[in-house]
Amino acid sequence: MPNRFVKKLQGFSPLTDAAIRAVVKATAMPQDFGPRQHLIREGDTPGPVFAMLEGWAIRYKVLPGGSRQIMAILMPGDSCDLHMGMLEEMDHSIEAVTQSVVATIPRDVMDQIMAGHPTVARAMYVAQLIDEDTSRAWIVSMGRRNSIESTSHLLLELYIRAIRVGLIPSGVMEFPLTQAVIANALGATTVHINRVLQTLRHSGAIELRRGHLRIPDPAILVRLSGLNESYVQRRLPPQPFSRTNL
Amino acid sequence: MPNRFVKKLQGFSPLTDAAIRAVVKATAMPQDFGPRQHLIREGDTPGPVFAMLEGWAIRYKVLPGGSRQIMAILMPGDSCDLHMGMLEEMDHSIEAVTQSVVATIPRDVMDQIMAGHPTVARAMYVAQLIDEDTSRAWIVSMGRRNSIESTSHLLLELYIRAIRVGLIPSGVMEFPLTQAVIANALGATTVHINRVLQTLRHSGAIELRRGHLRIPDPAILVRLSGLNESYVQRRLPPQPFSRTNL
DNA sequence: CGTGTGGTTGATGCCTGTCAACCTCTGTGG
DNA sequence: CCACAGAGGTTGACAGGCATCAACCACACG
Repeated sequence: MPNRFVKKLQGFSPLTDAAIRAVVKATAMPQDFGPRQHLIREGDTPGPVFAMLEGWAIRYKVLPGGSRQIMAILMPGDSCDLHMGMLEEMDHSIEAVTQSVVATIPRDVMDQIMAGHPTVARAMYVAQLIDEDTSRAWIVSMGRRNSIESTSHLLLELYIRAIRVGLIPSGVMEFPLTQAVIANALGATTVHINRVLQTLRHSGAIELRRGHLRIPDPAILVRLSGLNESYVQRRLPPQPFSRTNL
Repeated sequence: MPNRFVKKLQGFSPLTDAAIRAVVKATAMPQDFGPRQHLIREGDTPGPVFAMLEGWAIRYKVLPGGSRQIMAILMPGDSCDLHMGMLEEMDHSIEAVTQSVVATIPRDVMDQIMAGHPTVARAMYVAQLIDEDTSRAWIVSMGRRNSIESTSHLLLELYIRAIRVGLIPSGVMEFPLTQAVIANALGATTVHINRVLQTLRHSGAIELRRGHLRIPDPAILVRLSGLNESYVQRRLPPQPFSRTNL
């Protein structure tokens, strides 16, 4: 019964049965989105909460010069809260990368759920804290890591997130991001990311082709990313990252 | 009675009287921190919520190579929630920039407040959403803006935030950040930021010296930052940004 | 079998980093 | 009251990572 979004919230903080029912009800009529289709775009009125039940999406901004920067990558279970805040219109867009199933929870509905179910409010808050952790990690990557390191770091991040939500049953990960998307996420050019990925391949850190990513030995990628060895383990549940299932 | 932190929360979402009392009580015994003093450092156990009642602080990470990246700049009223999340120890540090007054709210106390006072939970949630907005803006700056643009953007951000919390009575802003701090926030070097600031000065966009920043004509800085003109107005309350009081 | 999207390669140049001095304040102690 | 120390700021020479521009390749699909 509970969908990926509910499961993720439960992972952050226990939910009461009533809370689960409320969230399930609010996400009971999701929409399908095709690749490249916008969930919301710059200029639209913000407000709703999007919950990715299936598929990947990106949150991005196009600068006046035409260049594009991706600010977040959404995977199944992830949500993003487009609260009105101080802005009356969106200053960025969200678009599906793959075929996706997305629940749109209107602002007032979400407000009521969170007001009536403190356990949901708490879980959403924790989700938000973790999202900002990720954003901060990106800031570090873009500020102080070279392209080899930041690319390795991003691939590891996505790999870890995929494992956490149970998306890598076989050791090979579905990886729908094009090199252009990776480049737009890392603040680099497609050409340069292409060369970086080649060196990662040649060093045996990754096997990446046709929308599939395999990381034969995570230790290699960890070393290339410039992270201390313990980083990855600390962010992973004990079992699924053992060398054997990769 | 309410301190800067309470005022900021109230600005995000109305608080009940009982909620205000609870937050005031939890922040009633703040500590003083001197410049360069750590509120918490890498390796420490996370958990508490810090509320900046007075002064500035930075959230930063030191990479294996020794370089430093600042991920957030905290001003009076700001808070940061060092939830345990998935990490058992801090992977970054927070240190005071100026003489500061900081309330430390233990994890369990904050949990109880948020559980017992949904209005606080909501305000903290909104605060967190806005923090991530800021983080995302930094990502865009670091990814797709050159150093002139990103520096202009950062100065504008800080200027706007200062106005919003009433820190610029006279049109001249107290600006305690050294060029090294700005560089560490933008992912650049001190040398290069020095040159950028000089061009900003020569173009009449800023007057910056001895810990004070004046922006004679925000429009110039806005243009240099590459933002569309409306960006600044949309993020500001109507009155205090009129040309006359700058 | 053409068309398009995504991926690859090479040549060239610039933005920014690196290194290494040197300058300018401010506060302090003799 | 002056010398000194230290932090912050400034300048110049040089190098390198990555962007830019411009082709070209390879696979999937209708």
